[in-house]
Amino acid sequence: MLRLSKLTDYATVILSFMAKDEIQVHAAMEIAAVTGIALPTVSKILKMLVNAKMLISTRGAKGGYILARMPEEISVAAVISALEGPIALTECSISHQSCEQASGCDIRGNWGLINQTIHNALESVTLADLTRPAAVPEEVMIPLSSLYR
Amino acid sequence: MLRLSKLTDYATVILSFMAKDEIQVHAAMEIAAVTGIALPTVSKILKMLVNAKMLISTRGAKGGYILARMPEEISVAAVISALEGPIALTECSISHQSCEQASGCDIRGNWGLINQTIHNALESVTLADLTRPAAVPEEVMIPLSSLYR
DNA sequence: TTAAATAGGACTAGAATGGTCCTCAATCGA
DNA sequence: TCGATTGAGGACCATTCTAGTCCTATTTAA
Ligand code: FES
Ligand code: FES
Repeated sequence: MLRLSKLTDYATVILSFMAKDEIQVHAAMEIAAVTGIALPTVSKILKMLVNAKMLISTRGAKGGYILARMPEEISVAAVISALEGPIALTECSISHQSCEQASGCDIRGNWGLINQTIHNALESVTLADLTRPAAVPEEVMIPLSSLYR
Repeated sequence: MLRLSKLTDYATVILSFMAKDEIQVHAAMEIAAVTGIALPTVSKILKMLVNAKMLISTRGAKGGYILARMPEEISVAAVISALEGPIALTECSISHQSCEQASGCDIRGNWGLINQTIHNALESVTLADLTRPAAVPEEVMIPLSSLYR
């Protein structure tokens, strides 16, 4: 199904909410209340996003989380890799080791291309694009390198 | 990691092999021998591909599998959906039901856009492209906004 | 008829995922 | 200072998904 994990989905919801007023610190509990996602889960996701340097956290009373960058500078690709690790469709496009199939298979190079293409697509969409409701005014260009036949 | 399943990976390997001489029937055992994938697994995959109308099978002695279409007409997207079901990154972009998050979430529309983009990318790569050893032709630009309709 | 093939499932072991919970550390404010 | 608040960092479990095997029935060529 080529799906991303539920946690990643949640992450985008959370980040979208935070992007609405980016200058304000939000506590995990507040976010849980607003989004309807269970607190422990929210907490887990927020921690991951902090580790990915995507959020900045403040401990203690009145603490919370705030976006580390502006919404325009946070790509969907970054969110995905924060939650799920590097974006790689196939095994052998991530490990540069020798592949088991290597002998009977010449497709590795082209898989890399597909990977790159999808990565580009995801890189070109930012949090700002996600929150902007139904109109994306600017033209975002996605280079579909080499894939035209 | 946004990965596709191992079976899908195998499927591309198998199909790539079959595309080399498309006019010939290949038995499951032969394919297993050539690709190094275990026979039962190969068999399972081939059955799935038949169900997806991607291969045509012949039973009985001297039977086997053959591509149902030309390699140029088999897209990677089709292979993926054959093995993993419809390509949809998020839950709510596949079920058009009301989403749990629906109240606090305006991003559905834009996820659909991302989905569409990735789908287009995968649709534009064919089996023929996969077997063609890694040439990098021209860059084709696709404006994201053109996907709004 | 017999051997060679696929069709269609059932089935299992193992891994990954989603989700919860607990303890520790930091910060604020009374 | 002390207590309340909030995040950090893991451990942990239940459930689902995946990969892989295997069995039986059906079809076809020789
Ligand atoms: S499957 Fe790894 S190189 Fe082809
Ligand atoms: S998560 Fe389903 S509509 Fe936003």
